[in-house]
Amino acid sequence: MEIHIDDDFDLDRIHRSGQCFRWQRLPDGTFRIPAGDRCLYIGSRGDGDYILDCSEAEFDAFWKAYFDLDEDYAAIRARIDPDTDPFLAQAAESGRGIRILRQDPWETLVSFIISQNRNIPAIRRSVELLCAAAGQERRDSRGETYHAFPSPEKILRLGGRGLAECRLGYRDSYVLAAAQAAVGGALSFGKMAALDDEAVIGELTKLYGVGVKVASCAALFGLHRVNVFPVDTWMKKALKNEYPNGYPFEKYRPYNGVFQQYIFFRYRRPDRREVF
DNA sequence: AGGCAGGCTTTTA
DNA sequence: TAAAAGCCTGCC
Repeated sequence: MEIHIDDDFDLDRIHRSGQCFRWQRLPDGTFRIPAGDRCLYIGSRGDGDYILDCSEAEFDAFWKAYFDLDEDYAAIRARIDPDTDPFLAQAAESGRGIRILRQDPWETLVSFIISQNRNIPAIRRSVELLCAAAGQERRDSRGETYHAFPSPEKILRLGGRGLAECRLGYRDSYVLAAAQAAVGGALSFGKMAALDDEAVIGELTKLYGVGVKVASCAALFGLHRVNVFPVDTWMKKALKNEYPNGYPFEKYRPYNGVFQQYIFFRYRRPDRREVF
C-alpha cells in the first residue's frame, strides 16, 4: 500500500536515533523493520509518499500507531523558541523527522538492558543473536526469514547457557531476572498504565540490573512516556556543555522525551564503523 | 542516609 | 588502553 505523510517523518534519522535496534537499511534505501512478531518493508518515494508491503488493515491496526502518526511533531518542535534556546532549536532541526516509536514494552526493556555499557553496533548484534536464538522464525513478504522478539517464556527456556551465546556478558543475568519477573507477575506493563512517570520508573528500577537510565529508556520508548528524559553519557556531556545553569524541564513539559531525542541525536558521535 | 570507587563482559577505535 | 544509551556491591 501507499501512504502520504505530511508531518515530520525521516526513516533514516529514526533509524540512527538509537531508540530501535532491529531496523535494517537495505542498499536501495528501503527499510526492513522487524517489530514484535511482524516485519515491514517501507520505502520513501519522496515528497512525503511512502510505499509499504502491508495491507491497509494491518497499517491501521499496527504500523500507524508504531510510527506514532497521530502525533503532530512539527507542532512539538514549534514549542521551541530559537531566541531563548538556540541550541535546542538547532538540535531539533538536525533531528527533524525523528518520532518516538510505540515499540513493544518487553522488547524495549530487554533491548535497553542489553544496551548498558555498549555501543550501538554491539547492541544490535546482541539483540539479533537473542532473537535468532529464542525468537520464532517467520518469513516476510519477500520470503526472507526473520525472528520475532522472544517472549519472557522463551527467554527463560533458552536459559543462561543459551543467553551466553548472545554475547550479553554480565547482562545475561539481568535479562533472565526480567524474564522471571514478567512470567511471575512482578513485572506487569499493563498495571503501569495507571501510574505516573515517576512511579513507572520506580517499578522498573525494582528489576535486577535496571537503573534509572535503562528504566527511563523503557518508559520513553516502550511505554511512550514522552515526558521522560533519559540521561546517558552523551546527554551528560550535552547538559554540561549546553545548559551549565540547568535544563528547563518545566518549560518543555510534557515533551521532554522528544527534545531529549533531538539533543541525543545532535550530540552523539557515531562509531565510524556504524553502517546505516 | 546517600555518595563514591571498583568491578563486571564484550567489542572496537 | 579506553570507552561504549550502566548497574551492583561494598565502604565510608
